[in-house]
Amino acid sequence: MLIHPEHLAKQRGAWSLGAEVEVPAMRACSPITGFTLFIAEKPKAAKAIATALFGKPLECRRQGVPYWVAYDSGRLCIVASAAGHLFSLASLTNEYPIFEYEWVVRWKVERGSRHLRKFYSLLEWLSKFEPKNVINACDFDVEGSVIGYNVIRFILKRRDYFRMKFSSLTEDELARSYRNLLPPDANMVEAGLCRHELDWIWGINASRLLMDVYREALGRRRVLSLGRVQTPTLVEAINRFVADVVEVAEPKYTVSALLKREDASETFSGVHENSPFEYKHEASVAKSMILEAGVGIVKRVHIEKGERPPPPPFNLSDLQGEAYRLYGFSPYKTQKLAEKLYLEGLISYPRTESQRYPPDFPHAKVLERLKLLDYASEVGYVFKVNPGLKPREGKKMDPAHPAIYPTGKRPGRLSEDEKKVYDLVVRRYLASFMDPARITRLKALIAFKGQHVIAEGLNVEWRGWTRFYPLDIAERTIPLLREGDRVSVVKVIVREHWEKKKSRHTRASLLQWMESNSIGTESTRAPIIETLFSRGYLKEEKGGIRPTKTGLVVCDIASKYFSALTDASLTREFEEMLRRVRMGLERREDVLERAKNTVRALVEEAKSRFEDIKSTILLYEKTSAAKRCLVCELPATHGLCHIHEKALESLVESLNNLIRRTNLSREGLLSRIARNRKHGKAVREVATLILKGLIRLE
DNA sequence: GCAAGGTC
Repeated sequence: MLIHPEHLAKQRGAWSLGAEVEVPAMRACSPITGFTLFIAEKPKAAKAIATALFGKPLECRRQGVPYWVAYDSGRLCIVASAAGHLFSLASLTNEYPIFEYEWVVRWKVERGSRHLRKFYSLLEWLSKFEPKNVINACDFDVEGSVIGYNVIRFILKRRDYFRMKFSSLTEDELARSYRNLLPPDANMVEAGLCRHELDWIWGINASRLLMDVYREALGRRRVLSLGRVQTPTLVEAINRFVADVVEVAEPKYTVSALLKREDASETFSGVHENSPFEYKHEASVAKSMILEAGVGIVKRVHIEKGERPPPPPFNLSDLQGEAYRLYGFSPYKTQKLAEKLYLEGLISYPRTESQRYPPDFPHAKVLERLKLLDYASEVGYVFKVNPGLKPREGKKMDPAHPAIYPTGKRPGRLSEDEKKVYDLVVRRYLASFMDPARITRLKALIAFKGQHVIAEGLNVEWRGWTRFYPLDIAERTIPLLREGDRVSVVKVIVREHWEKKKSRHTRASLLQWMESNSIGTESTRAPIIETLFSRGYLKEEKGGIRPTKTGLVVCDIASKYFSALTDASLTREFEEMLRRVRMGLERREDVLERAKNTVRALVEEAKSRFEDIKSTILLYEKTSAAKRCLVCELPATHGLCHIHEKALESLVESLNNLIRRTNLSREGLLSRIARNRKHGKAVREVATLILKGLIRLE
């Protein structure tokens, strides 16, 4: 149902202090009875809304917080904003299981949220003037609905309001949304409230239980936590760690030949077509056959042209990935830097998933501004190769915000790190308009009697966008070969390399994992990864992320008592329940009742086995020397902890096969494994133990 | 103090 309230003009009215209402200039920023109040999610959105609807609204400030005032057909309209959630859930007592909570004012209870106070008091002040109409103009999603709803019920103390529905902050979209105001989005609000409560019920109860049992076990307090997003992420980091350290790498043998055309002196290299070989002796046979032939004939030459298209513009996780690749910045650090640049007005809203822009986006304006900064040649190139200014776009969309772009505002003094992120955003934006890089692959098949060697070259014919964006395409030059050319062998070598499939996570890859499993949001993924570090569950070292003893035992307890938290399925369950609430197919109370019963039962079960859990913790955190793994600090059952046990298993499993493939003796192979960093760390350690005679292979 | 979700 669409509503056309009579007070809301069908046409956009321009800002005026016009004849209809007399307002002394000095009081222009004060509300008057009967005004309409818009609640936006954040100041930037408030400004966009006010400008789109009213042309040139008056910008006012109270304690530094901006709001916008305008007249629409003689009616006073004020657009103010929250700054995200101004309220959060809190409990009254410290016990558990606990299912009593209430919404509280965040700045009063949460440290680090003092800045919300002035937003709160602006809204409180505006409410005193008793707005006639209130419009929830927060982002149109479940969180936005809750943000606006809480302001309206707790600060404005009313129930009736209109809802603006828009999917981007463009003028058209906003104007349309204003003309078609909706009634209160009750189901969206219910779904949003439900999401908050579900996360709270699961997270708070599981965390309190964990802290309680830890305190009982170790006699001291320690902050610990479990949650729908953080715990599956912890489990993933641990699984990848274990898979990495217990993996035995496999040997591969590449036969490569240094060659030259008989009529030329420059050399080039090729590899045997069956490379990599799995068995060393096969590789050796191939090597000697090539040497024996001495001269080969070029049988086939294949030239292939290809393109590397420019990348789509950044969403937050792509930016986090690239800043990690290029500068080693953690996703959290990149996010903080990007937020700073956003607040300085240099780049657009960074917490977006989108890799696209709305069709009417004013790219020309942005590019003209960038031209005046340090990007004149890049912008010139864009206009030359893409005069229509159509960027390459990705598939991902975000209902609330477009892909990240530079605003074109001239940066003031930036730190080195800020500069790096800013420049990366600008280059990525520009690259998305540029032409593809063009490459040519030349592939020649050279027959040395029955043995085929393949020589491959890659030429970059046209660098296109890679001229301006930091990406190197590795070139390989080989001479131009023709069919029938005679090629002689200079040298043939067999190169042994060990390959492993698994690797540990980095912060960046963990974030990618969260994204591809749809857990957490653009805004929360990086901070939640940091939580796992600050709780002392994870550590980052050279080879990647590793769990601590605490991380391992927390994971162990969670999987026994809160198994729903250890896989990513709870998120999907939540989503389905919230979808049903949003559609009005199910009531929030019923969903919550079920969740409470589930969590209550889990907590009671864990409480009844309190002593077991305590001893698990003690086993990990205070492992007696007698029970310690022969290699590490972890508790062991038969001399080895579960990780080194696994490493031993995978070593035993592959040993005979490796002996056949390498032609080494068992001792020879074990000592190679013990020294070769290509193998999982635990595998190397176990190999060392075997060599020292501390473990016997039956 | 504990979740996950918004944002200055």
